[in-house]
Amino acid sequence: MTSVSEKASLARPFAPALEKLRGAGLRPTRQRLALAKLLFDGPDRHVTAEMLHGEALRARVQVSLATVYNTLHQFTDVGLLREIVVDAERSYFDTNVGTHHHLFDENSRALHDIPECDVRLDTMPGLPAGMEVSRVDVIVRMRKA
Amino acid sequence: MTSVSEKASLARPFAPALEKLRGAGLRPTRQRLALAKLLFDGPDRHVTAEMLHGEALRARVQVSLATVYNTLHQFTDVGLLREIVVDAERSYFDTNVGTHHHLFDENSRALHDIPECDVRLDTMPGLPAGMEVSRVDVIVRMRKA
DNA sequence: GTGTTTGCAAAGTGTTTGCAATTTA
DNA sequence: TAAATTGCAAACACTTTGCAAACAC
Repeated sequence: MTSVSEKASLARPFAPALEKLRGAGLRPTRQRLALAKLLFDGPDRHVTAEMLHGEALRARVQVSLATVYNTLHQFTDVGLLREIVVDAERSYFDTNVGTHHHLFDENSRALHDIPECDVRLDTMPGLPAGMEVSRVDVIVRMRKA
Repeated sequence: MTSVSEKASLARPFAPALEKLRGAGLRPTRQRLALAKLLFDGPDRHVTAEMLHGEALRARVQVSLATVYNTLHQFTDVGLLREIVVDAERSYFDTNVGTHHHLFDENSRALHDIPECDVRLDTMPGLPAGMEVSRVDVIVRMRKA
């Protein structure tokens, strides 16, 4: 049994996460709330399923890796996350869903946003009829010199 | 036993492929020659291991899928191919190793070069010390409107 | 209560590897 | 003949799925 005040005090740190889930029409389960908190509290970030799972466990949140995968995809489907394909070995998810580009460290495999890189695509070549651009990804790859 | 004339007539269509392998310091084995011919005869192309393996079999060239994978990576290592990360599900290899960008069809999963798309990266943000840009990938993703 | 979500373990996918047999130089 | 290459099958890493139990509303 959970008292009203206990619930309120417990809920407060989860309020932003709760909003996000509510707004997206996803049931605020314990797991989803905890993952949303990890993802969206604080600055933008880039995670892999494995990373987020590890963080959750360290934060004493019981979640299975399968649920982390499912949750990341659900969040992506409702536009809370953006999936970035930079590395054939694993999938990255970005909490920044606005238009921006990426800087990938090939040594550490860390992914960063490029904040103010002006990319101009001149002469976008004619797409085949009935096709539209769904997105343009720019990935600057760096490594130890 | 193979006669000299038979060898010569057989070798002619493989001459460009042979050059490539020689130049790269790779032994021209039957498999590598056949794969090089499929890859480099004709216009630039984008292949996955599965695709190239299928083609080889259809052309009555006996190659195992493992060898196709190994060969694609060897070719990539010596600069004959470039690996493109566009799809989390599979790896693409591009015979065009010059600077250029890509157009990816999310429906058919076909990959194309963008021939003359001028991409200007202004204000390349300062890289961390000791790091250099190894490459910039630009991927325009399109899908059915 | 009813439909949704979870966790597990099993299955799946694309890819890599160990090693004996084969091929190249 | 010595060294490199191949093919197979097993191993791999990451990801998805089937289904019963747990949960949200």
